[in-house]
Amino acid sequence: MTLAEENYLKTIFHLERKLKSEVSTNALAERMQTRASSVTDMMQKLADKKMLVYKKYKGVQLTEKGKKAAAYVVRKHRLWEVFLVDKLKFHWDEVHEIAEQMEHIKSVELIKRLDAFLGHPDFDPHGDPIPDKDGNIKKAEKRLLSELIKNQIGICVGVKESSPEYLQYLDKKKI
Amino acid sequence: MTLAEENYLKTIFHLERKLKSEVSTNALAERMQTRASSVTDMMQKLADKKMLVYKKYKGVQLTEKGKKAAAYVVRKHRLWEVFLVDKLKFHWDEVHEIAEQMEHIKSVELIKRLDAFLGHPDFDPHGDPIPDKDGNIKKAEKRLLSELIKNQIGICVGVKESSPEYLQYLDKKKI
DNA sequence: TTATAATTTTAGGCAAAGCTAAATATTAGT
DNA sequence: ACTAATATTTAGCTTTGCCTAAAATTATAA
Repeated sequence: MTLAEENYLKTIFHLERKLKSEVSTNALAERMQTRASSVTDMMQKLADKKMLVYKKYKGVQLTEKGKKAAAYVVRKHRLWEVFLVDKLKFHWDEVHEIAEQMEHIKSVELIKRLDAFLGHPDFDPHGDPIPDKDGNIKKAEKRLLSELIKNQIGICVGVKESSPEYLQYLDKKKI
Repeated sequence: MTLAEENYLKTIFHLERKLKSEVSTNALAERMQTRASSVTDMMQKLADKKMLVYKKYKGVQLTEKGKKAAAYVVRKHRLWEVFLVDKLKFHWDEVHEIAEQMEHIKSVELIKRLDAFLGHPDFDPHGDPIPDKDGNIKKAEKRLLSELIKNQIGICVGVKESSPEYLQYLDKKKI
């Protein structure tokens, strides 16, 4: 798996869950900051590798194999984010870009040990779940802050959107 | 700086110190497991970038700029090795390959924090010195074990050669 | 329903980094 | 000093992943 392939899989994985449907060429192109024609090329390549099902003009869908590979990339990304925040004391709005690079390091043993070193965390610093080695994601009981009624008590476990700007805004609000 | 460029610079850096002279195309090709013609291509590219001085048929020499860039790659590599051994409890013969990938992660802040997290180490797990941010290398007072005379006392701080096989042999000997 | 708009694919190219084969320099042996 | 051997470079090709422009398909709207 090349770096580019991993990035495509990861992005398709996220879009599938968000859209709850096949992922269109344009949607992918926009997310990946690239051209639709480049996306088409890569879709054909990933389809050859049985990572996804590609139907001309109809978008793509990950196969089980593709889903597993994608979830593993997400797992690595989120574990590194935990490392950066918990151990290196980075701020939660600074870690995405670095984890984006670290997620591509190839070593199964490394991730096993990192996971243990971090105490087998279930969620990353933004509250997003960390898939297990098999790609299963446990989702937490979460409710939007806006849905709580006055005086209701809760614990803030994460954010729905995690752009650096928004995270910094939350910090200023001391949330 | 691309990944390939960083790898060339690092290898030239090591060879220059070992050979104490310019580095020849073939020497580089052998070390990098590639063809002489590929090396020539890259030398011309790195010469354009003022990373080294390239004279046709005469080998190359790093410029100050190139030396600094190379030393920084070595610094990153060795810091990650310390991390892998000290924190993740890897064995010293398992870390090279992984550090080989981690050394290319781009974030100055990451390395600053990693260095602090590790307690500003001066040497990697094999006893090789870690260059500082400016590329300076402090070398330790070291003597070969074979040079010691009977009953002379010393502390083992590193190895001259660090292939996995040799390291495993040392382990078996409990050194 | 048909024309127009939007989306997607194809065709043809480009840069990076490698390769092989052929050409050119350098070094060494007699 | 001159030929043979070795080292290095050049030329031209390949693959990956991207691009633009043009062609093809699907969607929309009058």
